[in-house]
Amino acid sequence: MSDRSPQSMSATARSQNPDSTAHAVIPGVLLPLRKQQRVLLTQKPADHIVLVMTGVLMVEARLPERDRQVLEILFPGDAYHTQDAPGLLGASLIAATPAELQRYRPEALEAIERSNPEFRRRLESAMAHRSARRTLHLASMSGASGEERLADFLVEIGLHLGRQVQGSRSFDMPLSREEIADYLALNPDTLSRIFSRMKSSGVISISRGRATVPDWPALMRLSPFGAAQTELYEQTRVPA
Amino acid sequence: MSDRSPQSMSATARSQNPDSTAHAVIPGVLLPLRKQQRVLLTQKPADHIVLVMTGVLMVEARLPERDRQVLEILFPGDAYHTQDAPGLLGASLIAATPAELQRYRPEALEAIERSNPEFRRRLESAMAHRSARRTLHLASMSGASGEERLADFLVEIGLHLGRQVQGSRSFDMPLSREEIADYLALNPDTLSRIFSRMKSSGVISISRGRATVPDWPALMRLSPFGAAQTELYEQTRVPA
DNA sequence: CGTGTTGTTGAACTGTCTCAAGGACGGTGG
DNA sequence: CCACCGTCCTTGAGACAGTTCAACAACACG
Repeated sequence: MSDRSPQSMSATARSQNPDSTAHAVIPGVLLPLRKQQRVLLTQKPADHIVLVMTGVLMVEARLPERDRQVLEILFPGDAYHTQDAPGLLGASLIAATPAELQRYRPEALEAIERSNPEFRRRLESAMAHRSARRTLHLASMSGASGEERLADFLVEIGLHLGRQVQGSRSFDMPLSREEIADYLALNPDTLSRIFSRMKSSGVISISRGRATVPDWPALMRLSPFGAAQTELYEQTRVPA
Repeated sequence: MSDRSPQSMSATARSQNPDSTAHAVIPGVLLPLRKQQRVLLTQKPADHIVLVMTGVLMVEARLPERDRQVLEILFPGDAYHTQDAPGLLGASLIAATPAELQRYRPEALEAIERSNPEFRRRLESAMAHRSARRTLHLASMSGASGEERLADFLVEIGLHLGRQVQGSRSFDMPLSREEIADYLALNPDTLSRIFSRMKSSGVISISRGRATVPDWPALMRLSPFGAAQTELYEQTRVPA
C-alpha cells in the first residue's frame, strides 16, 4: 500500500542503460518498476511502445463504478502498444513483480526501425505473438468453465516462468488470488474453491508463493487452450 | 447449406480489380465471398493480411469437441492478420453478409509498403483500431452480464452499420441469433430471453432482420463499454 | 506476538444453461 | 393461394455453476 504512487508514462524516468541483456535492444528510456507500481496508459494520445525487459506486468482496466479487470499478462520479451487499450478504459500497466520496461516514442521508433530493420522485425514478431496470446485468452474467457480457465492460466504462467524437471514444473506465482480472479473473470471466493479442488486432486501444490505442478501433462489435459499456448510459446523460443 | 464450400486462403481466387472503392487501395488479390462462405485461416504458416472491402465477417474458432466461438466481427476497412489466431484454434473467416476481401502476402506487402508509406500507415492504423476493439470485446466478455454484453454488441453493430436519425438508429442485423450467442459467450436460449426483455422494454425492435433502436442514448446507458466503442469509432471517421 | 492483509470455507441465492415443446417465418410445389 | 417443409426463434421448468455475504484461518510485517 505504500509504494503505489501512479507514474504517468510521460513522467521522468531514469536514463537509459546502454548494455542490455538478451537480444540487440535499442535503448529507449529504461523504466524500473517496483512491485505493484503503476504506469498510466490512458493519459495523452501519445502511442508509445513498451518493451518488457524483466519481470511480469498486468494490463489493468478500471471503469468507473466497475470492478478492476486484468486484461492480459506481460512477460519479458513482450511488446505493448499503448493504443491497444482505448482511452476510456482507464488502463494501466502494473508490475506484478519488480520489472524493467523500455519505452519508445513513435518518432524515435520510426527512426530506429529505419536504421535497424532487425529490431523492427523483432518488435513486430513480439506484437504478433502477444496478439495471438490475447486471442487465446479471449477464447478461454468466453468458452471455458472456471476450472478450465484456471488450468489455462496455470499453463500460461508455467510456460513462461516455469522450469521443467521430468514432466513436473514449478514456478513462482507472480499474481495474488485477487489478481488471478480479475484476470480469469471469476470472483476470488470461487477461484479459491477451484484452487482447493485442484490441490486436493494433486494437480498442483502451492507453498509460500511457489507453485509446483507434479504432472504437467495432467494439467494440460484440464486446459482447453494449453496445446495452442504451448505451440505459440515454442514459436518464440525455437526459431531465430 | 448449399454454398458453404470451405475455401483455403491459398486456393485460387479471382484476379485483382484495379479500380477500388474508397481510399487508395493497392490491389492484392480480390476475394469475393458469398454469405456464409468460409476462408480457412489455419492452413500453412503463411501470414497474410486481409483487408475487408465490403460486408461483415466473423472470425470463428472451432476446437475439437468444443462449441464454435465467434472471436470478433470485422467491418469494411478492417485489416486482419492471419497470425492473430494460433494455428491450433482452427480459425476461419466467415462471411456474415456477402463480402469482398483484399488479400496480401507478406512479401508483396513489404514491397508495397516501401513504395507507398501512405498505404502502410493506413494498414497500421486499421490494425491498431481493431486491436483496441478486441480489447473492448474481451473486457465486455469478462466483466459484463448477459444484458450488458448484448448492449455492447448492439452498440458495436449500430455504430458500424447504422444510420442515425434524430437520436434513433437502425441497421440490418448481419448475424443470426446463434452467431450472436457465440460471439457473446451466451447460449442462444438465454440470448433470446434477453432480446425479448429488451424488446418489451422498448430499447430495440426487430422486424425481418432490420433492427431499430429508437432511443440510442438509452441503449448506451445499458452498455458498459459503449462510450469507449464510440470514442474508438469516431477516431476512424474524423481524422485523415 | 499483536495487527492487518490475504486466503479459505459454508450456506443461501441468482444468472445462465439445458432440455424439450411450441411458434413464426420463408420457401417450394401442388 | 394454400399446405407443407425446414430452419430459426421463443419460452417454460428444472438443474447447476458461480456469486454473495459472513465468519474464520493463515500468513506477513512491524
